[in-house]
Amino acid sequence: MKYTEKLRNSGLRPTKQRLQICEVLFETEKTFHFTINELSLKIKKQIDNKISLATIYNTVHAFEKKGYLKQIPINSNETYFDTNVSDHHHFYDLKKEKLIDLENADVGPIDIKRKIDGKKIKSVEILVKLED
Amino acid sequence: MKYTEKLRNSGLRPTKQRLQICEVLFETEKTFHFTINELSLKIKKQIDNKISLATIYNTVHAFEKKGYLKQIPINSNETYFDTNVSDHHHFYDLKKEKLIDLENADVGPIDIKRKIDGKKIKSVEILVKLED
DNA sequence: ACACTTTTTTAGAATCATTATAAACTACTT
DNA sequence: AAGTAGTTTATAATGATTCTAAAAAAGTGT
Ligand SMILES: [Mn+2]
Ligand SMILES: [Mn+2]
Ligand SMILES: [Zn+2]
Ligand SMILES: [Zn+2]
Repeated sequence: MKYTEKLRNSGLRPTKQRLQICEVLFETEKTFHFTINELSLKIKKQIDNKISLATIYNTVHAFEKKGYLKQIPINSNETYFDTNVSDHHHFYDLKKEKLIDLENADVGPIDIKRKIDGKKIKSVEILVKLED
Repeated sequence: MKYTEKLRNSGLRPTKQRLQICEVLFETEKTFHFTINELSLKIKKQIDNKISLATIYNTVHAFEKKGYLKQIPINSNETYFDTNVSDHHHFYDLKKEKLIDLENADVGPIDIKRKIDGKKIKSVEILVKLED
């Protein structure tokens, strides 16, 4: 299995559940955005055995900590995650409540002129809200 | 009272509670960021009578809808609001869990090149996460 | 294979920010 | 003053997320 090594290298045991979640998350043509609830439904559809919700939460958070997933800063009553972990920005369709990736070429260079003493910039994320 | 008219013009009755919340929110030198919980504590300190938590939630949401407050897109277990309703961006100090305003001069012009058919840009917000 | 340790999974309970309910109260209109 | 529509409030409900602790699985050494 191609994810076994990836998990081992991260200090995560390649369990059946984690490998299955890897398939659902990463064995896709395109990257995608999801909430835990949506991922849970996707898992139910794609695999036979049951994976507990607690394990899905645990795994998503473990993957996020390891950098295999990104949390998207947005106000919703559910937390959004992204399988696209490259630096990129988002449209947020307020009507559909859907995120859309902005490619790097879609956004001009961002110039943050201010500095805060003793602090480093970890990330710079743009959220563009869309209405009709 | 200076807020009575403002409320009336928005179709909101100028109740005692709303006027008091206006004072706590807007009768300040500087704008500020807050969670409902923080606002609730601030209200307790600044006024004598009690305002129920439900009213604080109702009022904050009413004011947001009217454009007197802005919700800041950030992932926290509590929702952040901003009394600064001008277009501006934020630093987020991950350690302190505090927001810092970026003035417009602090950020170069932002160029969103991509368009989505039938959708208009409602807002463009940058969140710069800071680590040590 | 076996014994032993550590990590992981799991069902269910707990947490807690937020929203809903519905009765009492207040502001506004006539 | 009476009527009504809007507001406040205590309290309950909701629901995403986290916690718990016991069972299962994975890794390690022999
Ligand atoms: Mn959802
Ligand atoms: Mn808060
Ligand atoms: Zn994305
Ligand atoms: Zn601000």
